Amino acid sequence: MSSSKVLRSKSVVRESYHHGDLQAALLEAAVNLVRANGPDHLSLRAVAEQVGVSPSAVYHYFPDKDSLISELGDQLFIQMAVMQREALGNIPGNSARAARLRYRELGRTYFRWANSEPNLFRLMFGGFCKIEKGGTHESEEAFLMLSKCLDELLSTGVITPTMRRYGELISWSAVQGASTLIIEGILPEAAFEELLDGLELAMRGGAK
Amino acid sequence: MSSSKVLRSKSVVRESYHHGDLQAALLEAAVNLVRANGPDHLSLRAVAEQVGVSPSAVYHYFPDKDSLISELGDQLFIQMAVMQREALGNIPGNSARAARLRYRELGRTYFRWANSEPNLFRLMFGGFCKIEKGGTHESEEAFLMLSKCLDELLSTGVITPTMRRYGELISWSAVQGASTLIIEGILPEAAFEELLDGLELAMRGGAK
DNA sequence: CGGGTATCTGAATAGTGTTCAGATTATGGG
DNA sequence: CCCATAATCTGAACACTATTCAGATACCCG
Repeated sequence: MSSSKVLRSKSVVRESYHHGDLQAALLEAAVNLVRANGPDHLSLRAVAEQVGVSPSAVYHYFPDKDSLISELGDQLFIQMAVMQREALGNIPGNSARAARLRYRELGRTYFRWANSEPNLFRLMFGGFCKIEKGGTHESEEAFLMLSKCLDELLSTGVITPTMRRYGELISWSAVQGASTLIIEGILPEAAFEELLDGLELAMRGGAK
Repeated sequence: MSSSKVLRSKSVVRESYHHGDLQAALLEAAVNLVRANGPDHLSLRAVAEQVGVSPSAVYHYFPDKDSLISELGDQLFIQMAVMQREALGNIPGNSARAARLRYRELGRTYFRWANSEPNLFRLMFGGFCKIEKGGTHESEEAFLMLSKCLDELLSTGVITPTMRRYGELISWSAVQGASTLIIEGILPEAAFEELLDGLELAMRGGAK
């Protein structure tokens, strides 16, 4: 559908065009408004106005408002994967200790994202972006990073082979769920580090 | 604030009143519309119309649309706790086996609710109902049922004392997260039973 | 340079949340 | 029993929303 999908900081290409790269500009305006007002309460007209364009111009790039939001969600998944990759890059080494640090940091990055931008997190997981059930999703990359991290935990003897089987499922679900429960105010913020402790113990499979 | 908070099937009291118990009627109409169209896309006017009342009548019971949605969310949490209690009632006994069945059924009921009514689930956990962070929440009752179930698992020797400490946090987070990831189409539906398997293994703390 | 086309605008339609003055109805006190 | 009072609901209005479409605009290529 669209050629350039990654959010750019400003509109760079073709300064004196009709508007420049409008698709990106619209998405950037939209992400700011969602960040401030929540995924519901997003107004197409406000998006258009902030870009300095007529409301109807939006319909040249998105069939309707929901599609804009959905596309925005896809970009947020990509952005999240980038953050995960950066977080992993800060923790080098092949030791068991390094693998454990990476595991925790993956979860922490996930939660930090949710907690610092709850409205964007809600956009991603609140049914706003329609995800086709068969195809491959943008979240695939984050999933693969987690898988690799779990492989390291297994090969360094931190986790048991049995628990390795359930590693992605339990880790991702728990981190996702805790993030939701915390940003919605049901669990306190301190619960997340506690969850990571428990999760590590559980995955090690030796807690008496 | 409101005296009668529980959803009743139809308007029962005072048939020939102004309208009968309108607050309840509005909430019931709203829950049906949210179920069908999602928490975003809920129209106040549609709610009023389905009840057969003027749009402005709503403002005698709720200060604005968001408050109606928030109140609806509270009721859904209560309704969910009722389902959990019913599920537990179907599994009597003090054996370790019974406790394990109850544990699984608590999770299953949670997920079944999410999966059968994704839009209501999104309403509950999508930032629509404002939850005051200090006070006690409607989810407290479900939390206590889980705690009691974990106590039973501990006393019957199914789980370790160490993992008991993290029981509520890990279980609730994992079930919540898996429910979200599945209904949003990121994980397949079959993943939930697998999660329960892994969760039980992890909580037992003996998986090599 | 001029025709064609992608891009954007203006106006219009139908629907939204919200407010408020007033009409309607039930209820409690004489 | 009836009337004043208060609770309840309506109608119309306002500002705002998504969406459509005929037309104006500005770019690009031959």
